[in-house]
Amino acid sequence: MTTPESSPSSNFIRDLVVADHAAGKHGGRVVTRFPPEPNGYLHIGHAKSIALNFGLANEVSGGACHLRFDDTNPTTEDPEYVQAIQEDVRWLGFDWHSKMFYASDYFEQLYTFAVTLMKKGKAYVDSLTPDQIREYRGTLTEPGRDSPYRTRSVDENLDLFARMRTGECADGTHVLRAKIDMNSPNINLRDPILYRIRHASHYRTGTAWHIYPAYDFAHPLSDAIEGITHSICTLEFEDHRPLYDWVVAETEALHRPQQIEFARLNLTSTVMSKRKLLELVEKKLVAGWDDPRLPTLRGLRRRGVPPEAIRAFCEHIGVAKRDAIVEMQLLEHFIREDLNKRSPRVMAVLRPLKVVLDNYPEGAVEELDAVNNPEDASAGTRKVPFTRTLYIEQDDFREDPPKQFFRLAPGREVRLRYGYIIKCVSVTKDPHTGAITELHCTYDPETKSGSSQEQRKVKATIHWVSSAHAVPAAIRLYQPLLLTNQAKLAVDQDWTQSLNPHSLELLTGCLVEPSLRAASPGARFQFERQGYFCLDPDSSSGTLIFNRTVSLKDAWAKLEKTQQPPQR
RNA sequence: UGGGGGAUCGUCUAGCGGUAGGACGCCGGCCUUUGGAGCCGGCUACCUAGGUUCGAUUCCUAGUCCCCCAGCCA
Repeated sequence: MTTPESSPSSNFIRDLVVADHAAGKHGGRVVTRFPPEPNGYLHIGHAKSIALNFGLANEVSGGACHLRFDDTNPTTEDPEYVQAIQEDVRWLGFDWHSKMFYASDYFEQLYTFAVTLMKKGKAYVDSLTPDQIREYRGTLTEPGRDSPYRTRSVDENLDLFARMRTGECADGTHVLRAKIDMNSPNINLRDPILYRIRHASHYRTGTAWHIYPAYDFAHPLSDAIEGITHSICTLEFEDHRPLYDWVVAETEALHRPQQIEFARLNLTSTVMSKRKLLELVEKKLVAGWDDPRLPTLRGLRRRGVPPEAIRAFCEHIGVAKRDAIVEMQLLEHFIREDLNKRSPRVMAVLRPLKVVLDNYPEGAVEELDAVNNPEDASAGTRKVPFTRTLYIEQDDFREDPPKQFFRLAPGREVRLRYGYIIKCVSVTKDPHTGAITELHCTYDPETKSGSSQEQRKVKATIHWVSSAHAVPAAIRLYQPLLLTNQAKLAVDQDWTQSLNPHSLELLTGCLVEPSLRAASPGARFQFERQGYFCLDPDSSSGTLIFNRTVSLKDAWAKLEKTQQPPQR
């Protein structure tokens, strides 16, 4: 059963796949694939592709989506990434079942296909230098020229190619090229390189090979070997499609997959390219691949973003061919929406201000009932200790309150969440700096939460922790990684100059309610009135460290920004 | 000035000749023991110019603008 919310939204690829399936094309099979190269970590842009490919396979009966490592370049790939990619795909919530493959497993078959091409006179060994090849290729507006080696005999090609394989030729001395058309207006068709010599150890095949297939050769054939029906990739491969089709046709591969292109995901105020992400990690501009500021799946996970939120986001942004930059706020919306429904609420004070309740009995401890999740009655309640000395948020007190400020101020009343209404009677300041050091308040015993006594209303309810019971914590607040958008980065000489110097703010001396002492790393909470936070694995039994996943929407902050100049 | 693609609210996205819809965002209001959530209302878009048609975002023509391609990366 599908509801309007859960039914996938229409997009041109889904429509096409569904139509093919209904028409019985490819024998009614739908086989997609997610083909990462194991040379980097997955990010939310990959999530869009993963959700599309696995989603499609899950939607049609008998569909399948393969996870295939496109590992044809020994110099950049590493098993570390193979492991990480699998973990991330699983974490996102997708399953390739037993369909995990490596392009490197096809090296032998690919070699045979190359031989087929040579025998048909459709490929030749070129011995031009890399510089010459570039020169012979022509430019966007000028046609290329045939290489003098283009007319080598089949036997010579076969012999040379075999010798390339055995390792007797140095890197760069020869390549295998498709024989297509050096005059083609599509540069990809000007005798594209199919194989290059690389005397490098491959993480899976070791030194068995000295030649490695290029993407344009390996990819279509890997798809064909696996019986992929719909080979979905991004827009920049659009003008490789004629070559994709040529390779599949000329090698006479059994299956003819269809390549379909869509626009990759871009997000405001972050970077998505592998190169830039790698640069951030290598230059230690961030703490690692799982730095919560990064749009990597590991970064998002560590930040506390649930995979469900990422999937909902991917479904919502749709799939189209126009270039797009999605606002980060949209991602944040789906994170809040998900977390609102299921995060337990707790109280935590980020910037503590001491409050003494002058008329509250010294030494007394009340266990107040607090609701765990107003969105989910089954989440139950918990006890929170209440005492004479508390801490509240510095932001929740203003000595000289601006208009619309409903919180505590001298002479004003406010409710303590799950507790009593209190009134500020005096302010203690540091005699030298003038900084507010503590507040003295009185509480109204008639106003205890849930009591049947007088139910007075006050304008605001604020969170608090008991001084004697609070647990110290450190909290990391995150801001956008970038001050500018990706679109503008290309022209910047050094894009790292656009990094936000305040993307990470570490708060120490925070105080959280005692129930949090039992939390395990990865656990997500809503700190009431502040945002969603996730216990970081860096936490030890002595120190709790939380990452702010996303703040709550803050109507007051918005109001204050537009109405009043900041007071502090 | 070669080839391949793309242009719909501020941002994503639907539409397939018949009142341009949704989401985010934004602006009001209601509600609220989270200034959260929720609820109600509002805002803003078919790149331009012609043509075909009773009727064009949709079809045609001519422009304009944006993206991608000259790795032995993928």
